[in-house]
Amino acid sequence: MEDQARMMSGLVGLSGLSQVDVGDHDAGRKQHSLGQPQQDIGDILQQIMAITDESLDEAQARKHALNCHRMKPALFSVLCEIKEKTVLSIRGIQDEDPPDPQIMRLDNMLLAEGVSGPEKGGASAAAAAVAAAAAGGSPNDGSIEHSDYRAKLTQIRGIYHSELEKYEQACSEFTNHVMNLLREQSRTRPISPKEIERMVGIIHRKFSSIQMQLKQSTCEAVMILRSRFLDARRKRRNFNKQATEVLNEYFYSHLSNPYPSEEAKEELAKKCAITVSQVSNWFGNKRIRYKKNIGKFQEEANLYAVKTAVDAASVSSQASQANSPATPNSGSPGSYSRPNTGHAHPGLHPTNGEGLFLSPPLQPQVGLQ
DNA sequence: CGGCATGATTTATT
DNA sequence: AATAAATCATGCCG
Repeated sequence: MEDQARMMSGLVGLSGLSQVDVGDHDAGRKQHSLGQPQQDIGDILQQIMAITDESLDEAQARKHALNCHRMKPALFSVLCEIKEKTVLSIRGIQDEDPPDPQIMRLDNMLLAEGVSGPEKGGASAAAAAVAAAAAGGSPNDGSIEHSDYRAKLTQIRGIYHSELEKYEQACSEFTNHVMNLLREQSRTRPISPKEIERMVGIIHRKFSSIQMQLKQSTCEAVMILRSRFLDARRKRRNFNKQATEVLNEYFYSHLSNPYPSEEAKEELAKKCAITVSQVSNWFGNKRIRYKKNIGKFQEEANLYAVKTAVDAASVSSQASQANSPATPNSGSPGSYSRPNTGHAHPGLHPTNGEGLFLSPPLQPQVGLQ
């Protein structure tokens, strides 16, 4: 009977109600053990070590006996009463934020990188890469690296998913286990569904921190991969001569306001076979570098001024007015040579007004800065 | 290899 | 959101 009582007190202790002592004849022993807790722990350890299958069976039998004890319903209701009171104090501890912002962030990123989300890796990606390389007469050297990147991304994605699956399996297994335990124990002590729910919540929080680590390291891996394969700075290729010419032509012919509109950018992008943002980059770089050292660009400016002037001359041979091709360098060359000029927004952004770029190529303003 | 050119990115500004 | 300015990382040439 002493064993039963101890077991009972152990069960109760699990629920955090250890203050409810059960076995009366255990009291003396407890007093004693409180004085020497180490010995008590050693005692328990020894008992645990001594557990065998038989003793477990025996324990089951005793548990059953306990559950069938005639005083059990009474004890149970007492426990319920106590619980009613304590549960209120427990309640305040919980109530946390279900949507973890950190995990949301990582999720979004993984989704954006194509690691999570709809399955489109593997064969279709490889096929797409091959198709891109094969089709279209352009031997895009980037596609090889890109397919390499895709392959590695797929690899990461595979690892990520298998880990995630393992994690989910372990989580649900553990949750099930705990729930079974709680259900089992609920025969002996009162456990409200809410309490089980709370327990599951705690487990999930614990597991989600593991999940976050997984997602975190996956994100890191993807970022490293990105930086190695996709960071355009690492595989920068100069634009071809013709593209540079087109861009320079526009720049120097709009020197007074070298801020192409969105449509103009699109047109330039199309002409140069580059993207609109590359056009924006080019103009950003060009403006700042030109401004920084106008002298260095004199030759170039002169060249393109002449070039556009020649173009303008050949074009304006029918519709010309007083625009004399004899003075191509003095005016703002080709200011009207493009249809885009019509929607160039005057005074759009230049911080010092348009004056910054007003100077014709051959007459640099020295006091610009 | 050193050094400048150049496209892209990052940060600050408006 | 677009741009200026600073910075990065590579390309390219002597």
